[in-house]
Amino acid sequence: MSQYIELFISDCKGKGLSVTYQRLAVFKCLMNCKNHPTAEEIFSHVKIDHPTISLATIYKNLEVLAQNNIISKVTPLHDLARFDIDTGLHHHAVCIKCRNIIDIPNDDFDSLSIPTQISSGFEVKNYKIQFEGICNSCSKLNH
Amino acid sequence: MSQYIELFISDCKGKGLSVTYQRLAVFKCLMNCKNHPTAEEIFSHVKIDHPTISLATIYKNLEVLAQNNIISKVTPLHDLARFDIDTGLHHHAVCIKCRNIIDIPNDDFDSLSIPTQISSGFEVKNYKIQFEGICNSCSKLNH
DNA sequence: GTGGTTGCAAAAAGTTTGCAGGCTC
DNA sequence: GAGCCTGCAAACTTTTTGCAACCAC
Repeated sequence: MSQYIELFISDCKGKGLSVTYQRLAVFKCLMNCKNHPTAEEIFSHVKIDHPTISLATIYKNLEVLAQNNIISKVTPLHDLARFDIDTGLHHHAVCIKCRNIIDIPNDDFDSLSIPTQISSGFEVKNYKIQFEGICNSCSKLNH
Repeated sequence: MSQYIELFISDCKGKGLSVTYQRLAVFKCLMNCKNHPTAEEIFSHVKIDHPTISLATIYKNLEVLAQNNIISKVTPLHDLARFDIDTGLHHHAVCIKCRNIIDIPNDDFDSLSIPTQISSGFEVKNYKIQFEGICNSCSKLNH
């Protein structure tokens, strides 16, 4: 049994999560899938070995594991489509409390020299930095 | 009439898009909303002046305007929740053709010095760079 | 007048919830 | 055995689609 799985099991136990057959299967699938699969993709994979598993179980496990920081969501903050009148290069800061999105102009990050090729042949056309944190209003509310 | 609206109208005409009452209302709303609204939020705003407008029209317009690069989507590439076994600091490169997501380790970008405070008090907890472009396999397929 | 656009309704897609039964520790 | 977890079904949310009537050019 791989060290990752052992770590997963002790992580779960440490956080009071049962190590079920299904939860382990979800984790293993994520461990073997390099492509950051969707819930549906995980479901398809896991069903091969566990034909009776339910999609709802996949969702529940993904949610619980993400909340316990055992896995992460690629798009944690905006599942809802949001639109922007600015089509130029700029970045976004997302408040993890109120979920508002603030524009960040690119000027602040012109020191960032992005290579045109990264990671074995990926040709970069565009990039965006997404900052996460607490906005001004929310940090005032806190105290 | 503001210069932005004039520009919008000539943009539309240049791309063969009709300038309808509804399309203009969607654009104006996006122009006045700083918060990168959702379709539903735009719908609520626009309904005040155009009570008979339909939500489907909002969606159709947002789609058409985004495709013509007149507006942009804040999350253009992954509307579907996707999950990642790696909870540490790293970045993603998304292929705009096959929509696969490749991990980019942070080491490559340690030159990027992110201030802990940006834009009037926003406190940065975390950040991710999202690269968009063409992956190796897709660029091979092209020729 | 032609062709793109609208509004409605229905459908599709993705995700969440409630609950009875089952499993983990 | 207690409490969390599963599977099912139903509900809910967000987005898309088909189509007849309508509007922009």
